[in-house]
Amino acid sequence: MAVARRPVTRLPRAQRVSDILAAARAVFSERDYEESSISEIAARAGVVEGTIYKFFAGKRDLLHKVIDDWYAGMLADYQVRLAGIEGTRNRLRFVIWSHLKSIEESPGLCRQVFNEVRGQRDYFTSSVHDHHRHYTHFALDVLREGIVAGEVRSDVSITLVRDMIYGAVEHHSLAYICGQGSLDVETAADQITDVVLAGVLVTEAESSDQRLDRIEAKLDRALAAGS
Amino acid sequence: MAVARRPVTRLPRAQRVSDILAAARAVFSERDYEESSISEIAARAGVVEGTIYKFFAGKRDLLHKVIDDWYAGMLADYQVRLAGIEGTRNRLRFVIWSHLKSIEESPGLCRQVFNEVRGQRDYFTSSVHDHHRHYTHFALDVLREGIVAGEVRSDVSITLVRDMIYGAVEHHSLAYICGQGSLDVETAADQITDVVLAGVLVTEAESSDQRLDRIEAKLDRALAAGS
DNA sequence: GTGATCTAAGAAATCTCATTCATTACGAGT
DNA sequence: ACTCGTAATGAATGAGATTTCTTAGATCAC
Repeated sequence: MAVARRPVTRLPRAQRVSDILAAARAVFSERDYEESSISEIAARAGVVEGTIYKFFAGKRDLLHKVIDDWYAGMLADYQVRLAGIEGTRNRLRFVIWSHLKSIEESPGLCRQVFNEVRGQRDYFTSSVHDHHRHYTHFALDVLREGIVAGEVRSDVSITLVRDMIYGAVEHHSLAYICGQGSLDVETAADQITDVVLAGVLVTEAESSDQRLDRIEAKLDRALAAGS
Repeated sequence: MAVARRPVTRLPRAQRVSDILAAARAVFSERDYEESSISEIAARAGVVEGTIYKFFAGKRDLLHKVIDDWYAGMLADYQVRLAGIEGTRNRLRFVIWSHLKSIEESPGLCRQVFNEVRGQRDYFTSSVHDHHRHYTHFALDVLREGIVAGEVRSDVSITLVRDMIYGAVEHHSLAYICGQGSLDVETAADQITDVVLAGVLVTEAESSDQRLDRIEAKLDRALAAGS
């Protein structure tokens, strides 16, 4: 007896891949990695399990591709927006705010990154890590600019300050990511910016003469720019 | 034909439990959670798989008990040592140093905590979370004492500073935890203490300095508007 | 338009564990 | 020594990822 077979429909490769990615993103967003099953992803994408293995090496690879896809979308306008913001404080706050905002918007995917991608032994050779480096590079740039402008102490390790920024944001968001409690992005951004900036700004110990020198230099630049 | 059956030896419950915990700690320390198999833990503990389920509800529960066990050992002397240290800077540095040190000593278990325990939906109701609260409470105490002593600004959120401290330490240690690169505990402790403390110390702003601040801020605005 | 061919999609087999369960036998209490 | 509770065993179960084999839509040459 013939078994009823689902009608086969062929789609262009790019279409199938993006259907599967969309379904996978949805499932990975709402379930833990272990609880996310290939069969559910396949069902939502309208394909059969085996089909997924045509395009992805396995469950883990599928998650990585979903995250890559997500980062690619975020990075696109991040750089553009940052370029429109001036002043060390404003730029630093934007970096912090952006990270908080992306956590608020996609807590599920963030959870996957924190739990299943980062911390894996192969993380540092993965494409997700490349994207993340790209992403956190903006924070380093802002700090370097601050040093050049004489606002930020040059004796602090900027990579350490970067770790502090992202670490603070992520620790602070942990409960929200776990589905417990809420996340006040604006307040958190203000507070984190405040403490980080206070920690890295040039200190009052600087002599008044030094400060006057620096301020005079700024004034010169302003005059030069104005003419 | 009779199959050779392993000789059954009965041990006191506490002994069996601690044998299994020791074996599980070893396996969980050197492998990822997924790669850690109950059969390997059983083999190392000198029991058969089924026996583990006599004492533990499952693989996840076993990991939680291993972590609980680990925290209990750490917390024991932490409080005692901290009591012997004076001064906000020294006490803060000790809190930071301790966390770095425990990561250096047990990167494998830390990885399990970061990847498999924290970030799980039930984390905030788990016993590991209780232990962690206990553990991070010392940082809050140190900060509160600093406020009382008039050294630390009272307008910063101390829970946020706590997040910043632990976040910075953990972000900074990520590569080491993944088995890539090394971890210089002393240097990292110095740098993190330095930036955090600078961020939270009260500023002894004199009136002339305040004036300079105000003038400089005006200039910044002028520069930003002019360019 | 037709047939050969390629390969996506489907379906089912396989394989790897965690977890469960029926059975065995140690050892404490009598 | 005998009994009984239960620790310990080892095999069965089952869920789910991965692999493999089969089927059939699409494409191209003619």
